[in-house]
Amino acid sequence: MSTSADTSENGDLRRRILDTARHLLVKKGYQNLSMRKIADAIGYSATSIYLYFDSKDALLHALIHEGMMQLQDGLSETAADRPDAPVERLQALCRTFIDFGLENPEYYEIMFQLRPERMERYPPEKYRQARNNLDVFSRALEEGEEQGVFEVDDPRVLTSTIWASLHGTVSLLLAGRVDARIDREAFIDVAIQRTLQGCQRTPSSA
Amino acid sequence: MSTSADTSENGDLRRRILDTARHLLVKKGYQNLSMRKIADAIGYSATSIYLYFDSKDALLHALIHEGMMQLQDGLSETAADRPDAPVERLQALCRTFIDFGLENPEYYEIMFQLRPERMERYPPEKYRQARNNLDVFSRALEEGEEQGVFEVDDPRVLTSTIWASLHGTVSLLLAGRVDARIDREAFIDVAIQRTLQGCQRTPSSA
Amino acid sequence: MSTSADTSENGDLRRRILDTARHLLVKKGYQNLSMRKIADAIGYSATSIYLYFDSKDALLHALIHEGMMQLQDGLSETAADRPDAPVERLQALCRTFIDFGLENPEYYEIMFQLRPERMERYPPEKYRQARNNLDVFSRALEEGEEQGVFEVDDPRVLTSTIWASLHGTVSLLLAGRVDARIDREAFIDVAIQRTLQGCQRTPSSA
Amino acid sequence: MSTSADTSENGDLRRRILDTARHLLVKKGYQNLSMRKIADAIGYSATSIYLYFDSKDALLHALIHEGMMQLQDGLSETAADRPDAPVERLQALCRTFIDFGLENPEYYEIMFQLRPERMERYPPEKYRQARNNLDVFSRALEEGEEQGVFEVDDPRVLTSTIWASLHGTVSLLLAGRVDARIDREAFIDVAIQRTLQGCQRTPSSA
DNA sequence: GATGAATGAGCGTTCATTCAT
DNA sequence: AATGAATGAACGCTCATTCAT
Repeated sequence: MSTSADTSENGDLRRRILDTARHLLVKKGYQNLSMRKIADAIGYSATSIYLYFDSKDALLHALIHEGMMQLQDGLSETAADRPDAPVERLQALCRTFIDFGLENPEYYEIMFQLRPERMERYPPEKYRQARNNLDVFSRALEEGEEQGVFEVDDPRVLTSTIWASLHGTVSLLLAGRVDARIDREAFIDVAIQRTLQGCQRTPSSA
Repeated sequence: MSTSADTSENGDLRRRILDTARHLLVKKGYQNLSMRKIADAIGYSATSIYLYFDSKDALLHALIHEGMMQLQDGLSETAADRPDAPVERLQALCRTFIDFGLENPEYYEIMFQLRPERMERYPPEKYRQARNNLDVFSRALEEGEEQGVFEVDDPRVLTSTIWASLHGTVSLLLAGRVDARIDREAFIDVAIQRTLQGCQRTPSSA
Repeated sequence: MSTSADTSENGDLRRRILDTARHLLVKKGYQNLSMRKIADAIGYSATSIYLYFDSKDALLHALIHEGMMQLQDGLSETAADRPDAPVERLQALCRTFIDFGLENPEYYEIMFQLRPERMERYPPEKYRQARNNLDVFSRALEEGEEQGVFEVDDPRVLTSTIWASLHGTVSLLLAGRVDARIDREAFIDVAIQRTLQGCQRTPSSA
Repeated sequence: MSTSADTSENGDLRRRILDTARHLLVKKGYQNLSMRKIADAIGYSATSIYLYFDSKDALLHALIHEGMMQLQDGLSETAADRPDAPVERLQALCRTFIDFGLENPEYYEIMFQLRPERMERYPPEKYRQARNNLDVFSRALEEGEEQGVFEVDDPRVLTSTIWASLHGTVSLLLAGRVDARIDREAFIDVAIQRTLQGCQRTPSSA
């Protein structure tokens, strides 16, 4: 009796839970994200969520995982499109990262803004995997150094400071803390430009 | 009945509430800051807090205000100590900002990491005042430009991107997201150095 | 404006909570004793209970303590009334113990029938105090031995077995497990008589 | 499709449910016995249990019944081994009863410690059957009386008081209420000895 | 014969807040 | 100026049970 349209209905609720959790998270904040509220929003009982997730933590972990995957996909694609131009590639990666944050504030918050004490025990192995998101930046830097355009002292440290700048940019924008008189695009452009500038081989070091 | 010793008693409890709230906030975290706990810690009833603050939100706003003031004091002092050296001053300001964040993590959170739509009604006028913290950075940049050491296109934008870098640095460190193998001090030093580097007049632009 | 009748109103609710908890406990059992049910029964909110007791455990502990005190009082009085007649005294103590159990099934259950795993952390010091209830039995036995009417090998063990018999008698009666055709009073009498018989100096040991 | 090996499959799952429930009961306690946990442990869905038992109560009743049978078997065997020695037999029966309780504590609880008004609807007919466990004690007493070693006034009452002593002994031990300084075995031995002593024909009554 | 999906009721507990005094 | 008493709402989570398939 079932039509082909029914096929995906099995995991459907799981999807809706994840999506709703994401939306509530960004709209109301971590503190106001409760199992009941998620359930109410999708018109199910709170109990039903436990059919798909062992606990609230497990649900959030799944959310983080999804976000990490999505970001990784975006960065990989960005990198793959510019195989031989590390500078351009690095710039594009910065843009992709910032865009991801601005377009997916829900994901961004649980991925990067929750303090570990708040949400416990996200498996360290997954955090490590998450950190792999940075590797694509590191590779661009190293290739750029080989080509003589970047000056990379300690790639790990440098990559992390780049990440910090991008993260700060996204965070301030998401928090609505940037002076309203500043043009958003200009702000992002300058931020990226300054980020790259900090990596480039300085004339004196040539 | 009141003697001169009583003079300060009027606002005394208010002071103690704020101090205790701050301590609890920093020591136990935002999640564990409750009216009851504050009251218990000072040996008053929870009800008493409402004599001095309309609500928990109001108390938090006062706390944010205090934090802003404290940060402003720190930054002002840092600036005052280096009246004629804008580069050195900017560097010191960055250091002061980062140190403030690292030493007052929960303070930092309510000041910079709470999203306005969640922490409602923090008076916009206070937000504006908060942004004044940035002015001291702007002044250093402008003086540096006058001295020919900085290249400042749009001071407002530039200041904001500096702030973004510092904020990203503090945030990642507080969130424990920086690779454990990276030396914390080295990370901060590189972050600051790169932040400054992005402001300096490049030879080509001379 | 308040009359003298109001004086005791302060601890009144606490009393009502304890009483209600006791009644619900015996009527519905430990598993069905919830803070909400207690609150509902007295027409207060569940939260109010926490004004008088730190936790469910604390409430139960208070109940146990009360029961222990009450039993101790009864036993002490029973003993004091028969200073020079250890046999008669022991018999009366048995009767008092059984009567206490039958008349206060609520107390009896939490005092003697809850397994420690179920209700955690009743302070060992209090359990020890509870065990003092047995001392009054031991003293009767020892005095009886001095008078040559009891034969007491190890007073501690003997006291405990007496206790076991009494406890078994009370438990079966409370659980309604004794054959309905058996006369309740006769049963108790035989139980006590047999309990005493087991302590008496046997002719062969004379 | 079914082979001869399938023959026992009909009641097979019912058996496994009962066995698993028993194991969980003994290992994890009555409080932790849930339909879900039983189902998980046997790898079936919780729903499946309802194919074999109307409710959790019904399952418990079946469990009680099994326990009764098991105890009855033990007692019968104990009795059968000592056909001509009522005293020794009675002693062995006491031992068997106590051992059963200590070795199957949670079994013991549902069999003897649940109050009927809480565990509703356990068929009275089964309770009666349960009481048959006592008959084997009664028979020993009666045979002992015929042989002149026991003095039995009312066998029903006497048997019940014996039972009370045994039940008290088991209950206190299971509840962990016996003074830790008392040797467990010694305690049991004395308890049994005193139990027997209360039945023996006293010289004065000869 | 067996299940997956779903739920309402309930648990102990914490919270910010109100109100009469 | 300060409090004790009280509460409704909410939290994450577990439970026995139902029902359509």
